[in-house]
Order: sequence, then C-alpha cells, then structure tokens
Amino acid sequence: MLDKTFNPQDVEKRIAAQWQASGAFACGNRPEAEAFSIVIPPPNVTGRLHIGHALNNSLQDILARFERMRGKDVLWQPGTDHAGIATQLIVERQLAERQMSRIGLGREKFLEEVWKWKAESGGAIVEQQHRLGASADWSRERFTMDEGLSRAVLKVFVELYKQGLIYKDKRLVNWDPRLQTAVSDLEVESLEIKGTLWHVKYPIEDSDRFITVATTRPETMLGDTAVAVHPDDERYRALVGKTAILPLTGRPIPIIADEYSDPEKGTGAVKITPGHDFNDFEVGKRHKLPLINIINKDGTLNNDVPAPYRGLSREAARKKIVADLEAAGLLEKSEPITHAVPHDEKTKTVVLEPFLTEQWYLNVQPLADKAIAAVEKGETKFVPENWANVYFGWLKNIRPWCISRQLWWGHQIPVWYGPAKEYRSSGGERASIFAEETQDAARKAAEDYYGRPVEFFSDEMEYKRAVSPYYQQPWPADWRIPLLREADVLDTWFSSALWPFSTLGWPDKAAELERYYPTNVLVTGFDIIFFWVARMMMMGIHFLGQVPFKTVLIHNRVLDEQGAKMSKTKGNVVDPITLIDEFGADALRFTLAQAAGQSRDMRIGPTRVEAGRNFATKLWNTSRFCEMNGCVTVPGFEPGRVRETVNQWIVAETAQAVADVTAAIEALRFNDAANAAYHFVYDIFCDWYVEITKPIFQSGSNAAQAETRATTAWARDQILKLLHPFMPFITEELWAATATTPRDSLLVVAHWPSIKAQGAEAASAEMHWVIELIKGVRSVRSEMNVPAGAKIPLVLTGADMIAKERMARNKDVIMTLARLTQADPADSIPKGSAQFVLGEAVVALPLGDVIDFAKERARLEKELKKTQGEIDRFDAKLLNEQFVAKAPEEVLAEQREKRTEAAALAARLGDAIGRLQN
RNA sequence: GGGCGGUUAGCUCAGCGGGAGAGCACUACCUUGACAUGGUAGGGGCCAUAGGUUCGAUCCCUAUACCGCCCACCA
Repeated sequence: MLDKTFNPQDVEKRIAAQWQASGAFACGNRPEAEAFSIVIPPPNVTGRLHIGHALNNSLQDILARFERMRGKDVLWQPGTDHAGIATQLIVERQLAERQMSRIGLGREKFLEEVWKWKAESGGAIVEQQHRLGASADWSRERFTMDEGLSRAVLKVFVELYKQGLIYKDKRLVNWDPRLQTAVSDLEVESLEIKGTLWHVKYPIEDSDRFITVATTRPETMLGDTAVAVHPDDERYRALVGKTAILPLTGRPIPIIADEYSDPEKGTGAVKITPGHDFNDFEVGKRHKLPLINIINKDGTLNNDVPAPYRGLSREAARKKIVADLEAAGLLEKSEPITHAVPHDEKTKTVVLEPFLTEQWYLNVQPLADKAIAAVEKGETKFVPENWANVYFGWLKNIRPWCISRQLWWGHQIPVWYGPAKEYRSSGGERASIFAEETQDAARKAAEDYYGRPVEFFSDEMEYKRAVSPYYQQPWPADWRIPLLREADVLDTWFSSALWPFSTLGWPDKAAELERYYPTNVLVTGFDIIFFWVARMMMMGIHFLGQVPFKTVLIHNRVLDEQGAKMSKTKGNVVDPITLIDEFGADALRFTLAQAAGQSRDMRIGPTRVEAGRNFATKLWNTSRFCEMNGCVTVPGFEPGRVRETVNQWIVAETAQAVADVTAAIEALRFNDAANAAYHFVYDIFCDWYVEITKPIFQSGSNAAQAETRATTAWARDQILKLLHPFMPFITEELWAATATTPRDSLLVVAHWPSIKAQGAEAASAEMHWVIELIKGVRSVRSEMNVPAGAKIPLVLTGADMIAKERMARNKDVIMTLARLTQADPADSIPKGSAQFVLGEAVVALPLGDVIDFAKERARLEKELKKTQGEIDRFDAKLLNEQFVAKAPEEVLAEQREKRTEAAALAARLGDAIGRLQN
C-alpha cells in the first residue's frame, strides 16, 4: 500500500541508485538503434548548481529520457570546466587567508593547491546534478583539463599555429590589473559610472594661448603624445601643426588633425594617448605617434612618468594630477558626467585598462565565415530562430580572439622559445618559436633547427641567465640551447570550444566520434552564444568538417520571482537544491519545464515550485486510488478492444495526450509538453475518468469492473511513461510500487507509448454529453445554493433517443456525481424546476420549495442575454455582404452552424423562462 | 548610436487572422472512502496607444509610449 503522501527525500536517493546500478544511462548498449547525443554545457568544476543550470539540465534530461524511452542509443555527455580565472581566483583568496600567495608558492606548488581544491570541491556540482536526476552517462564524465581533452587542446593549438591562424601580436588588450592578465573583448562589461569631465588647458608652444582638452581620465595625460582636432573644425584650424606643451611633464606634443576627433564632444580637441586608449592607439598608428606606456602590470604608474607620480595607483594619480593642474591654473573647469567604464565581467568591480602587451591571438575570421555559412545553409538550426541573428551579428563583425591569459590554472600554451639561431641577429633572447604538442616534439624540432642538443627551462629568469652570456657571441661548442616554455595559459573558452568532439575521443579515431558526432541538440542559454556556441561551431567545422550540433535550443533566462536578475551580491539567488529539499526534484523539474516557454525570461521561486509539488501529490494519490481499487497492469491488455464507453473514451483521450506530448517534445516546446501532460492527468484522468469509474467499482457488473480495472491500470501506466521525462523519480517509484508482479524493466528504459485509437468518436461524444450534464447540474446547484449534501431529482425533457440512451446507460454515474435521487426522462417539466439546456434537451431540476424563483429567473435571463448577444454578433456578420462574399466557405458554414445552435439555445432558454412564470 | 525582445485576468505566462486561456492568487460552499499538498461552483480582461491592411485584427503592417536585453561608445 502506498503511503498517504509522496516523500521525495526518501525516494530520490534510492531511485537514483537503482538507475546507476542498472546502467540505463550508459550509451552504446543499443548498437542497432539510432544514436541521439547531447553534450552538457560543462559547469565550473568548483562551482555550485544554480537555478539556470537546473533549467538547462532539466531540459536536456527530458530529451535524453524521452529519446531513450523511444529506443534510441542516447549519449548525454557530462563533464565540467576548469574555469581558469574563477577557479584561480578562489584558490588565491584561500591562500591569502592562510597568509600565503600564489607568487610565494611558485607555479608548481600553486597548481598543486588548485588541484587539491578541485578534488575537494569538484564533486559538489556533479552531486547536485545527480540530485536533479540528470540521466547523463556518468561513466563518461570529462573535465576540460583531463589528459585526453588536454591533448585535443594542444593539437588544436599547434595545428592552428601551423596554419598561420594563431599568432603573437603586440597591441592594446583589456588588462585586468588585479589578476594581471589579459582578458578578451567578451569578458569586458561596460558599466555606467558617475565621473567627472575635466577640462585641461595645454599651453601652446611659443605663445600665451592654450588648447583645452576634456578628459575623464586626467592621469593618462602623462602618456599623451598628441592633441587631435577635427580637420574641418574652424575653431582649431590655425592650431594644427603647432605644438602643445604637455602640462606637468613639459613634453612637447603635436596638434594634429584627425577625423576621429568629434567637434561635438568635449571641447572638440581631444588628447591622444596611444598607450592607454583603443581609439587613440589607432590615431597614433595613423600619425606615427610615439606610444608611451605609463602604467605597470598592477595598474600603478611606472617610471616613465615624472617622479612625483611614480608608484601611485591610478586613482591616487588622478587625484594628484587634478590638484596639480588646478594649482598650476591649468584646470579650466570640471563637470559631473555619467559615462561607460570597462569593468571585468566576472566581478564587475575591477576597472580594466587598455594596456600594451604581447599576446597570442587567433584569427577567427576564416573560421567565422564557415560558421556563418553553416547556419545559413541550415546545417545547424537555432530554436527559436531569431537567436541566429545574434549569432550572425557577432560573427560578421568578429575580431581576432585574444586567447592567452597570464594565469597559471589552465592549458599552458605548447610553445617553446629559443634564442636566435644567428646569434649576431638582434632578436633578443626569445627569437625562435617551437609550437609542438609535446616537449619531446619540441626538443626534436629545436634540435633539428639548431643542430645542437637543447635544455628546457620553465623559469624565465633562469633561462635569461643561461642565454644572456652568449648574445652577440659565438656559442660554446658544448653549449645546450636553452628553451623556455611559454608561461601563459589559454582562455578557458578555448578548451570549451572543443567540447563536442574532445569529449568523444578526438583527436584519436574514436568510435564514439563516428557514432555521436555531430550531436543532435545543444541546449543552452543566450548569454553564451558568443562565448561558447559560436566558438564550438567554428572549431567543430574547422577540425571535423561538420557542425558540432544540428539544433541549438536557446532556453529562457531564469529571473527571481520579482523579475530581477539573480546575483550573489543582490542575495536573490534561488538555490535549486533548497527547492529540491523542500518540494522534491520532480516538482522543480516539472515547474521548470512548464515555465520554459517562448519568452526570453522566466521567473521562478518557491510559490511556483509548490504548485509543481502539488501536482506530484495529485499523481501520487490518483495512483493510490488505482491501487485501492485493485487496478493492476494486465499483461497483454489491448486498449483497442475495450467495450465500456468510458473505457473507450479514456483510451482515446490517452492516445491524444500521448500524441500531444510527443509532438511538443519533438518540437522542443517543453511548456506545451508539460501542460499537455498536466491537462490530461488532472482535467481528464483525475477529474473525470477516476470519478466516473467509482460507481462502476461499487456496483458495476463483474465484466465491467474487470475491464475498468485493467483500463485504469493501463491508463495509469501510460501516464507514468508520459510524465517520466519530466518527473523521473516519482514515476519510477510508482512504476514499481503499483505492480503486483515485477515489471519487465525499470521505467527509465520502458517503451514510450504509441497508441492507435480509432472508432471512439461515439464513446467520446457520449462522455462529453455526460460530463456536460453533470457540470450543468453542479452549476445550477451551486447557484441555487442547494446544500452540497442534499440530493435532488432530475428529469430530462425534449430529449431525442440518443440522449435518452446516454442517460440510461450512465445513470449511476450521473446520479452519483451530480448527487441526484433520480435521473429519468419525462414528457413535461415539473413545476418549480430549475432548468438548463443541454443540446436538444432541457434538463429540469424540480427543487420544489427550495427554489428561489427570482434567482432562477435572473440566472436564466443572464444566460439568455449572453446567448442573445452572441446571436447578434453572428447576425452582424452573416448579414454583412462582404463577409458572405469573401469569407471562406468553411468559415461561413461554421458561423451559420454556431448561429443556429445559439438560436436554439436561446429558444429553449426563453421557453424555460416562460414556464417559470406559470 | 545599432540591433533584438516584451506590453493579454491582481501576479506569472500561453495563444498569434474567424466567439479571450492556464497556473497561482481571490470569493462562496464542501472534512463526499485517492488526494485539504484536496473538491465543486464562481468573479475578474475596450489583449499598451494611434493609424493602416482585411469581409473580419489580441494576432499582420506602420508609428508612438513604456519596460528589458545585447552590441558599439571611456573627450
């Protein structure tokens, strides 16, 4: 006997263990079946599951379970990402708490610490995915820094390098002065900041005049190498070609004409700081201006600025410079301004600095072209389609991708540097580059190149010591050429971009690659279309010659119940595990699926999940009802052969529900699928079928009871199957608990239903009639304030044979559900009856003294008025010549039919009101 | 500045050319032998505004307003 309520906590763990033990999630055990594959967007290995993950994983799991039940060989590939910056940051913070530092430890020891942290916390998010019920093939779990995946990364890097697509370049990058690493354009977030616009007067050489520039960053003026004005700007025309004296430094800088200068902005004259501004960098290139770098890697001012400012932070320098300018009388004015300032996208606190460094770049242009073409040709489809525009928009304006990071945690770039082969050449100590997948390969390449043995160095200082004595000199005969390993690591997204094939065994010729690539669906959020989706497309096409996935499903973004973006700082993060603890994983999953509509966002919070929990309870209890009435699955039951009308009807309804849910999941419309299942279970099975079968179980014939028991059990089984992708735990539990003999298999590998129901039209019509009758009686009872416990008589008048037969056949049901003392046909309507119209017939409820005539008249008149309004509307249409002439035939016929029905209803209502007066 | 979404019941959202829907909330009644994490019956909407297309517009088009997001933008 089932417990009175479902206790998720007790059940979930046990069921999860059963699934694991059964091996049901493993791919490859259906070699003859069609393959279906999904790769999970790998979460940060040391992170925690948030509600967005829960949605993302739930949708993937629905697909995986659905296709598995449909007999496919499903691979849902799980794994985690090393998340370079985020993880390194956490470990550095932990070290700081122990009064230690990354630099103090050194690279090797520090990485040991990170691996330790990964081991400690790395299981958590996977454990949370298990809590959710994710049916991924956990035996194939991967990590972006696994041996195999790392090999893929190295191979991709080396190939792209040898193809000339990866190169080193010295240009401005977005620099994070706290982490002291470059970040890519995508990792920059512009935030509106209240600042000040200072107008600074630059004296003009050999004159007593000034040119005034406006700036929000006065500290960068120490790196100015020009002042630019627009060539057409009359105000400044005379000054072009003259020289300004940069205040505080006394350095002369030219006044140049460049169209970059916008006469509308600021004063129309703009200071040019090529070393610290992207636009100025371009201006500097055009005018061959010198470039002065004035800051250190940590953001403090360097020794190329006047002594008083050296070592100051950017903020302190700004203050001091403003004060000094003011003291010198060179500050014309200052005004408050709100302007966009680049911040690092992760913490949103650190102001990024355009900074001149040498970095590794990937020229993605040729890859992007192919990625664009693939979507244009439909090889990959976005769902909803409009997200393709976002994808195109970015790829069509793509810029080289800065792939190097000055971090330690990540894939160290497989490049070794050596000294110039011609020692007299002035190439410095890192003149030769060997990009190879392994150190051995690098050794070989270098030894071939130099014709000498080499020696590896990982520390730059040691390397320099080894190499520096031999600049500009012949190398000693026994000298081993020092090779220095590139210290930088790759952007985390570089390895993520390979995920769809690196997890399948590439670069080896793996059978999995053959079978599961391209994957079927990528399920992800729109926030990583650029970061991840586009890059996977590029890498997949480039290295495999095929797109990595056929469909990209972009799902909603999850907001809190107030519609606010969730963030740790706001403290409005909804923890999915808390929701699972409170309401159960099934409740959360079902709620997420129901909310996964076509809009861009969804709002999720406890109240919605509570509704999901209530649905689980309903499912549990209706199963309990089945159990209490001895409804046990009958082997070989044939739904097409049931004889009882109500059973024929529920078979047809079940078939409809199966068709609806199936079509919706296929179309990736999860909300439609969940709602179709919900509607069938709640509004059809529980509300009507179960209620209608109660009288049968009490007083039906043996044959009817037996058939109804079998049909009920069958329908319940179909429900469990239909709901299993959404609510796997409770359905699996019920699947076992409702069986008296062991099931053939776990529900997770049961066959998805496919039902052919034909010839049930008559049964369906009859049941709809019965339901309408019962609803009609209930409605009248309620409006007439008939006590819920009181039983009343019913007579059916004006009914045709069909209606009379319907009532006779379903008398028990009608009397029970409508709480009647009798339900019989009659020739006339008894006095003192409340009435309502049902099809051709009038249903009368002789309430005698109970009836409130005024109330009954009001009720009928309201109904009549409503009907009359409808008739008027139909008439307006049908009398409109244009409508009659132009509307399609079927619409016309439909409107006429509806008008006739309404008129008939009105006539009967009129009669009923007339009789009331007697 | 460029682009993309949204505006439908108190709230959250479906619907997207032929009579306005769901869940939650609300009201009334009901401890009826599956279920109060429940049942029954209800109330509640000029489908943002203004034009247009159409026999017919919540739905298509064009503007407007408001809300939100993305990209570009540090004078």
